[in-house]
Amino acid sequence: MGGGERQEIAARRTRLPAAERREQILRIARELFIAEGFERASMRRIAERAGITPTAIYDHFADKEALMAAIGEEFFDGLIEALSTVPDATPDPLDRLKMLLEGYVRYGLARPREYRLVFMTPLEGLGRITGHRLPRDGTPPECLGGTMKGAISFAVLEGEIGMLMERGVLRPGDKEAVADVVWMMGHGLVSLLITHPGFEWTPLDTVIRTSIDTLLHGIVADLPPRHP
Amino acid sequence: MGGGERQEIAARRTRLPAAERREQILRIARELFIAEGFERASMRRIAERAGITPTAIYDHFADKEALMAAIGEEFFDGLIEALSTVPDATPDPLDRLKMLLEGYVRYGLARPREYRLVFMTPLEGLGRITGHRLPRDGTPPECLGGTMKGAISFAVLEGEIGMLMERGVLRPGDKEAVADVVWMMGHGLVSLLITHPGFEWTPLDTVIRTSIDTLLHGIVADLPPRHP
DNA sequence: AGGGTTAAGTTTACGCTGTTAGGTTACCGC
DNA sequence: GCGGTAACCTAACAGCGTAAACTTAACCCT
Repeated sequence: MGGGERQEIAARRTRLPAAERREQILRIARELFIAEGFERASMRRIAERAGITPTAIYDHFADKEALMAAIGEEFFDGLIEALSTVPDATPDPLDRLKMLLEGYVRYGLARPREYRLVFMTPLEGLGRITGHRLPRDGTPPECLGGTMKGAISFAVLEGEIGMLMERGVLRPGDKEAVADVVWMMGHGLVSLLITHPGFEWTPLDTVIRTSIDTLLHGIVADLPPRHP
Repeated sequence: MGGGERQEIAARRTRLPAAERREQILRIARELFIAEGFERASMRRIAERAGITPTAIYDHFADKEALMAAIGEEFFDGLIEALSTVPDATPDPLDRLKMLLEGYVRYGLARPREYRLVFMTPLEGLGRITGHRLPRDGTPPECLGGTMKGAISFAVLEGEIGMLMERGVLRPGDKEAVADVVWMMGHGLVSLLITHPGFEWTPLDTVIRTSIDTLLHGIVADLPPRHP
């Protein structure tokens, strides 16, 4: 990360092979989107930092939203990797679900601006870029979270819940609905903390612990002992 | 302007008293923000629909974000009113909490675009407009949900939970943390459904019921019988 | 009635924005 | 040396939020 020159200046214009330039643009775009948000960051400033003209970006990315899509891919690659470090089996079978959930929450809270980009920033032409279906007319435009790799991350959670339910660790019920609810709890936690930093929240660790405890209490068959 | 052809149209424009014009602008702005989102809607198109010039808006609102703040106020007025229709006491003391939560969720899902504007749209100069404190440097900009009337809505929830906990209906614990968690669950539900309309969610009523059931199971002292 | 004040709205302009069309330059294989 | 092409450019369009200065219409006060 601490590469040679800190920031490229327009003065020195070097030609780069496409792959390198693409990666450079992507890196700068992520920095700028994170610092200023999708709408406020501009193609012109991205180009300026890369030492090229704004229009040169379009040789590497279809448009601004395509840049976002690529950034989202990286975000989910990281999330999938983070979740994959959770051990396949734990002494207490519930622990794995707990660790997955906490892993998701900590991953999101560690990159609040990226989380916001991926899960809260509406993109108009998303379907065109990712080949994903567009919402029916009238529904709001989708976010990157609904993309392929987002679904992969969700599938990890869903699989774990299905397994726990079959084993009788979780109360029997609609396992898809439970998986939805678990994600919603995690997302509610992360997104509210991100979008309302000025709110007087309970200290972070307390609210995370309370969330996960409440959730598990809500879905397990036998109630585990509770921390006071 | 003697022989102006275009000026005739301008001359025909009706003058309105400030209060009326303000309300008209606000109405049009809400329609446009809802239809296209905050960033994509433009002051110029708002003005066009109102039959005035773009800069005339600035006689009534400080800037574009001030328009959003006013729209947010209305949103919360509606939410507070919706929650106030929930009866003060119910046969089962848990029912009131259930109704408050479901009320919140249904209110949000009934106005997805407004919910998105209020709880997910970052505003740069929010502190300047509302007099609210600004986040410390480095934290993301706040949304309208952190505003005074948002806090009032939250206080209703917090009060109910505090009371239920004192009465022993809820498991004893950190009542603020529990209130946070309850809001987070509700917000996660509404916001994910809004931002990911293309996702294959469990049917709406099922996921709402599962959410509320899970949450209540997680926080009550005595487990109520469960619907199969 | 005439002058002053003010509210309501206009014109003009500045410096931005994403994106397209078409031109230019540097390099690689022959 | 010479095409071909990959990488990049210039010019331009239509639109953006907003500040400054100006006009017009309505009212109040003498």
